Amino acid sequence: MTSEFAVAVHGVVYLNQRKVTISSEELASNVCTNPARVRKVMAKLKKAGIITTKEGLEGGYHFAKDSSEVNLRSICEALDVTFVSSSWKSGNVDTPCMIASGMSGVMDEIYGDLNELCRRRMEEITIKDIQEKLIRNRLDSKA
Amino acid sequence: MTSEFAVAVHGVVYLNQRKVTISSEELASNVCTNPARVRKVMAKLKKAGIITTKEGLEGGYHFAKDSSEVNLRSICEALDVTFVSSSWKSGNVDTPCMIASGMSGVMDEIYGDLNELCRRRMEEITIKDIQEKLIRNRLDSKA
DNA sequence: ATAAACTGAAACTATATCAATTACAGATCA
DNA sequence: TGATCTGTAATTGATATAGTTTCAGTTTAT
Repeated sequence: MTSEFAVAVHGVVYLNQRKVTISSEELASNVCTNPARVRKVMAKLKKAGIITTKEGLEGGYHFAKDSSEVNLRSICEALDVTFVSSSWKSGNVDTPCMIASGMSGVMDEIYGDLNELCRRRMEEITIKDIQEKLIRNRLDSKA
Repeated sequence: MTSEFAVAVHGVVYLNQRKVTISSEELASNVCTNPARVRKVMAKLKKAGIITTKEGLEGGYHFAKDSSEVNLRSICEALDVTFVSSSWKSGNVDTPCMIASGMSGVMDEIYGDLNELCRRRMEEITIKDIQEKLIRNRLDSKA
């Protein structure tokens, strides 16, 4: 899958910690990617109302919501994330053979079902959960 | 994700319908890929005991189990399928920043969790279910 | 006013992943 | 004993994804 989801979650967690307006350059530096990609991803989060943006001097990105009320499903829907998919299709729809002509459709149904399953799981994880997990992991690594 | 899973499921469904020994060439023709790839995938299913193979003249692949007792989880485990993953990692583990150094680990945990979720779902689908779904889809498309 | 610092968006390039191809050793059986 | 398979590996080619560059539009400080 594409890693836009990771960029978005990382970005929001960072914004939530800093609480001020952050430029795409600073975000890109923390995420370890380039500003253009950060802007592309964050623009989608803005359209979904998850963050706010400000153009011009001193502009950037800002997260003003309660971190316990924003879950990862809202983020993956804002980005239209596909967790499970396969561009390659087995068989050939234009043959009389039921299996050769139908298998790709059946597999697509399965992938679609798995995607919805993943999205429902993402609904159970909030930005706050991530933040707490980061803290826990850091403590564990010190032990 | 890789499409080996689709090749494997398609192959087993086809073997289950034909009931006789089928060569990699015939399987490849139905799946619409090349014999070498079919052999690579089917060899793993053989190691897992899902199908049997026969080398030499008149050799090939054979599925002798009850289709209602082989589920897709056993196939994805035989192939070590990873449904959800991302090779790209955000941040950098070698920085003091808790977020930049910890986010990739947290995302990997999430992906791992989603993978296990998908595998459990695959446990609920058998080869027989796929066969029945193919029949149902064909009827629907005629209506 | 206007110059500086930012986002938004698109085009283009580089790279990594995955499937196709080719080749050949080893097994099996007529 | 030679024809026909599988098993496996190396190489090539196609495609998907991240990086780079560029520029128009917005906002604000001075």
